[in-house]
Amino acid sequence: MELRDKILKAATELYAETGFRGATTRQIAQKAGVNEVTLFRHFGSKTALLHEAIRCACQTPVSDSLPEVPLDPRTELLRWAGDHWRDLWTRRSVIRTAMGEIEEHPELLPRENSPSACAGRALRAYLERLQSAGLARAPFSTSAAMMTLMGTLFADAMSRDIMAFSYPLEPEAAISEYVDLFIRAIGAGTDQ
Amino acid sequence: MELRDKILKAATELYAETGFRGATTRQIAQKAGVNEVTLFRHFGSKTALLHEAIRCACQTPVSDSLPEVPLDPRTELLRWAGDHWRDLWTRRSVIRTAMGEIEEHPELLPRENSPSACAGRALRAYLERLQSAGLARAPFSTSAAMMTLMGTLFADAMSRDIMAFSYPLEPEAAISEYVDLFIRAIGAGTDQ
DNA sequence: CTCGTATGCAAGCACTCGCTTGCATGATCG
DNA sequence: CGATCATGCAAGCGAGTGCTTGCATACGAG
Repeated sequence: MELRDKILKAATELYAETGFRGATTRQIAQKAGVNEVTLFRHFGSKTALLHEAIRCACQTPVSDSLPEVPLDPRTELLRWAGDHWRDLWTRRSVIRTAMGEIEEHPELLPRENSPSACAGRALRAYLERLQSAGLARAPFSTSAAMMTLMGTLFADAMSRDIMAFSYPLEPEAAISEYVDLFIRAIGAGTDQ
Repeated sequence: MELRDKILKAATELYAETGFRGATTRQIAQKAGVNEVTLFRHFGSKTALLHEAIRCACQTPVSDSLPEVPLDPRTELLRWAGDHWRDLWTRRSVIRTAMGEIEEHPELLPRENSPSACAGRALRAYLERLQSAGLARAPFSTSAAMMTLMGTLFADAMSRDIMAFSYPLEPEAAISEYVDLFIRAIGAGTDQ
């Protein structure tokens, strides 16, 4: 069904812009180039439509760019960080809206299989591999280290456009710096 | 005026829970124990009332816990990180709501004198002092390093309650780990 | 006491919201 | 062809929204 997808796309975009209350059925219909009645015939209610739309928007192919056998931590982490940041950045609008309304709509709470949770587990497993291989020599909790890198990328992607004055570095340069700092933090540098 | 403050408090709480659209004048009035008409007589319109409420909610006494002359980076940073995290944590609800609605209400954009921006500048200046004093020996951009620590604390405070399964460590322990990692990242450890 | 001011109360207005109903139209398929 | 189905269109309903008006009441200052 092409029409169904057009509706879901319009609903997701409008939700990202204006939130649950702000996304009215009339606007969704107009944005999708569809009559308002069609929404209800397809999805039953506005709530059901938006839940379906957000559910689809959260299904993303998880890029699995961390190697099973670590060789060059800096290169591997830099690539992964770039992928993860770009994913957060392109979806920043929906993420921010959903986070802002979570207390009102706890049914949208990110589950253990959400993209972020999966990425976190992948990174943490990679860090454990680094430790086992002796490539990360500092004493650190893999859980805390994971939150450090992911939190940095998350905050950057969420705030960069709304607090531009705080971000003198371009995304690519900033991510590279983040990774350098992280590499030193976990003792994976070449000079230690 | 005690009544005016009661209204502002109720408005802020309701805004944090339900957003701009969700915070209706009738509910604000009821929560404040005040007649609805009184809101309009005091503030003119719902928009003006909420702007005033959010403006007040963003005025916080900036805890200035970073010393002018750094002595013990770990202790000083740990104390500052704890203060900053607690501030974010107690206000996480309003912050999340405001971030989710920023595209719709750009007039609420955090300015250069927002608490976070001020905290960021303070931290960055402290990092420069560390460098000058030779207490942070790694080569790093103070701007990126600042974003790293602040981003980590920000992400933790914003996500801890809604993705609890990702946070095995208690706040205090987690912050301590963050600071340890940060200390190594900037080369301020005692073992380097 | 008297008067101005602040607040409460009840009613209502114009509008938007989610959603429904009834009917016309066009495409698809046996 | 005829029948079924998906969609569009117009109208509307009940509920909620921001906001206004008119009037009653209390209270403090002169």
